[in-house]
Amino acid sequence: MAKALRTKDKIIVTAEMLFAEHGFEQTSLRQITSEADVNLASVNYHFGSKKALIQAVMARYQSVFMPALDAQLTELARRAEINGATYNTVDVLACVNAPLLALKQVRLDGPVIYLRLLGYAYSEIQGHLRKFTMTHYGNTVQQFFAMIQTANPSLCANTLFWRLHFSLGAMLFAQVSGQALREIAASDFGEEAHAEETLAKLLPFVAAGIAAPDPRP
Amino acid sequence: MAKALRTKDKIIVTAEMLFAEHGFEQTSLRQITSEADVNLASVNYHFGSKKALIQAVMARYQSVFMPALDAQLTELARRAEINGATYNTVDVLACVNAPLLALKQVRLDGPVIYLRLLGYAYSEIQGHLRKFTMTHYGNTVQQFFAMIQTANPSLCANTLFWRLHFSLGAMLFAQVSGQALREIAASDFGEEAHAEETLAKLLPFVAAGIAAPDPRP
DNA sequence: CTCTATTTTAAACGCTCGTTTTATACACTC
DNA sequence: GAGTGTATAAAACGAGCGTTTAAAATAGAG
Repeated sequence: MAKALRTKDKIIVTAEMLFAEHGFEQTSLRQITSEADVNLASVNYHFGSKKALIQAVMARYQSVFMPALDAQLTELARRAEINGATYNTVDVLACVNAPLLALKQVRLDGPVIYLRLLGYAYSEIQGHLRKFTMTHYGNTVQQFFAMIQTANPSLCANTLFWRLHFSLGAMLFAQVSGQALREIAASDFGEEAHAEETLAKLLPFVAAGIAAPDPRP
Repeated sequence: MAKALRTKDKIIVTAEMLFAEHGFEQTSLRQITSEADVNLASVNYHFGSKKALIQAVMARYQSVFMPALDAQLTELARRAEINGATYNTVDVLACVNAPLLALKQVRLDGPVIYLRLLGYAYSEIQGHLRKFTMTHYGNTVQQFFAMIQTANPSLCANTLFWRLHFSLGAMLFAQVSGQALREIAASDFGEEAHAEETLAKLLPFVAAGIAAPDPRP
C-alpha cells in the first residue's frame, strides 16, 4: 500500500512536469513512465487511461486554485459592501495572485506549471477543460465574471465576454510560448526575466484592454 | 502537366482547410488525400514531406499578407512624414486589415483560414514559424514594431515587446477557439457573430492594452 | 508509333502510440 | 506459513502515422 502510493505519485509528479513542458498530446506514456522509473502499464493500472491521468493532473491544481480564487473574490466583494466603496478591474484581476501562489503547496513551481497546463489544455483538448471547469467551479467563474462586470458597468456583457477571453488568450500564449519569448527578450534587451515577471507585465495590459471604452454603446 | 497541377492544387487547397480546422499535427496525410480524392503518396511526390506541405501552405498566405502589410505601413509612415502629423496605436494596428482582406485573392475565406493557421503554427511548431517569418519578412515585422514604438514613445522597448506578444496571443486564441467561443456567446447573449466581427472586437482591446501607461518608467 | 519522362497507384515498411494480457512479486490477514 | 488481494513486470496487440518502393498509367516529343 505504501509502495503503491509511491508509484502513483511518481507518475503524477513526472507527468505534470512533462505535460507542462511539452503539452499533453506531445507527451507519451512511455516518456512519463521511463522518466518516473516505473512500468509502462502502471499508468493504466492506477489511472485507467491517459485521458484520466490528464484529468487527474488538472484536477489536482484546480481543486486548490478555484476555492482560493473564490475566497479572494468573496473577500473583495465583502470589503466593498462593508465600507460602501467600489472595486476596479485591477482589484478583481489581482484576486488571482494569491490563489496562484497557493499552488506552491502542490509543488514548488506549482504556479508556473498550472498556467502552462492551462495553456495546453485550452489549445489541445479545447472544449473539455472548459466543460470540466464550468461544471465543477462554475459558480466561481461566474462570480469572477460578475465582478468584472460590476467594475466596468458601462460595458455590455457581450463585449466583456470577449475581452475576458482575449485576456485568457494573452495569458495562455505568454505561458506556453513564454520560455522562448523570454529568451528572445533577454537577447534583444539584455533583461533576464522569470515567469512571474512575465505575469506581472500582463496585468496592466489586460486591465487596460478590458476597461477600454466600448466602441458601440 | 495540366493534370499534375490539378492534383497538387487539390492537395494544397484541401490541406489548408483541414489544417485550419484541426491543426497541423492533428491532420493526417490520409485525411487530406482521401478528402482531396488523390493518392496518399502524391503528397510526398509533389511536396517531399508533410513538413514541406505545411511550409508551402503557410508560405502561400505569408507571401500575400506580408508584402501587403509592408505597403500599408510604408504608406502610413509616408503620409505622416509629408504632413508632419503623427499616427497612434490604432492607426498602426489597422494596417493589418487590408492585407488580411487581400487574402481573399488566395481563397474566399482566406483571412479566416490564415489567422487560424497562424494560431496553430504558433501553438504547435513553436519556434519554426517565427524563424521562418523573421528570415523572410523580418524587415516588415521590424517596421511594424518600430511604428508601434513611435506611436507610444513613452513605453520602453521591453514592455512593448511583451505587449505585442500578448496581443498576438489574444488574437490567436480568439481564432483557434473562436468558433467554440462564438457558439457560447450566441447562446448566452443571443448574438450570432462571424469571425470578422470577433476580429473587430479585438482591435479596441489590443490598442488599449498596448497603449496603457508603463508601470515602471 | 515509339520512346522517354512525368505522374499516379497500390502495397508495404518501420515506427510510435495507448492499451491489454499474462505472469510474477509483494504485503497483509487469518 | 498459507492464502488472498493488490501491485509490478515484460511482452505483445492493434491501430495510426509519415514515408518509401516499385509497378502501372499517362503525357508529350521526335
